Amino acid sequence: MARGKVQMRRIENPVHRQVTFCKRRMSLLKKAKELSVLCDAEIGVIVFSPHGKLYELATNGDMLSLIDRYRSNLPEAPVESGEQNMSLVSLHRQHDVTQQEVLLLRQEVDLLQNSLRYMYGDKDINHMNLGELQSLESNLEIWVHNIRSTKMQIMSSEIEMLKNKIIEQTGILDVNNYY
Amino acid sequence: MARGKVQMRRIENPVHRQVTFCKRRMSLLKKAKELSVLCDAEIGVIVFSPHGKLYELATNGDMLSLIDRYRSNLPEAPVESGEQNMSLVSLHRQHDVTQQEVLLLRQEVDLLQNSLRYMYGDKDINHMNLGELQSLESNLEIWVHNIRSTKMQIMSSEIEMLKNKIIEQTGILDVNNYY
DNA sequence: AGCTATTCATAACG
DNA sequence: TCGTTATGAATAGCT
Repeated sequence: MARGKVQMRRIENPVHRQVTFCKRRMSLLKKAKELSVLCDAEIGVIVFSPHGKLYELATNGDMLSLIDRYRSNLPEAPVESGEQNMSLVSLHRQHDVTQQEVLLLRQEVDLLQNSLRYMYGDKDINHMNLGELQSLESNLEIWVHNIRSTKMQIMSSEIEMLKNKIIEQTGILDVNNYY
Repeated sequence: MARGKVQMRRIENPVHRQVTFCKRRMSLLKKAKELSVLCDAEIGVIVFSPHGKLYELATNGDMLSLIDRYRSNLPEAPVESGEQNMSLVSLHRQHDVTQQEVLLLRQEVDLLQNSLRYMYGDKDINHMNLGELQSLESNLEIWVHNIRSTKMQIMSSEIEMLKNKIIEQTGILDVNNYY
């Protein structure tokens, strides 16, 4: 293409072929990444070199789930507003274990994951700029903080309950010196 | 790229995004085809549009066999411990249809549902137990970690860009001693 | 869908 | 492998 158009056929010179493979492979993966970011598409690229070495790119970092989606060619799980429509699956609990059921469960997991992500701006991390990432990080840290508080509450009340149990069973009032 | 560089972020205007998606998608598939011909490589590309429409290219015309080859080239299938090892962020899924898998998926669905409820402000501690909260906390921390990595990447490339700009404008090659 | 002005990719070479 | 450069390709913004 540069310094003379290239014929669209296998490059015979092995050195040239290797160099071109390296350069074009990088560009292909870059282009794929760009397309996914710019247009909000989900993309997977698999490249096997002539010698069998594997190179790959998956938008969400998970080629296997992309392959799953490809195999079943499922439409994108729509992100429901947070209504109580979060249970496609619970009605199927008594059924046998089938491929169908696994598919349904995976759909449900996807739906829920998307819902969670949606709450923080409907974007994949890779689509976000520095400010958005900073904001998301802050929100998540607040969330983690709240979770830790809740854990503390649970543990505190559990300790309280245990103390009361000991008091009931032993009559010892000063539980703290019981040990 | 033409008539002004484009920012590497989601194109907000839906019309522009659709047009760009169409153009770049064609180019990507073309480039993939070229790479496979020129360098004798085996290539598969899967593209899902934001609306879930599938576009694909497989060098040998058979994406499924390429996928098989991909699977067999993977390192050992990651074996999840039977614990609540459920990532909100990027999880590897087991692919065998087993009772075990269904159980894991159901656990994950439960966890995600509870997480959603938690996020919507339902802080009733009774509906999430300690283990679930612990798992949620771990997942959030992984998420935060990923966000920090992405931030670092962005900042690194920004620094690189700025250095290049200085080189352009000053001709000083050793930017690190520029200050 | 077509048309340019630009930016990008890259084949050949060092 | 790595950098440079002359040229061909891709493409963003318009119409």
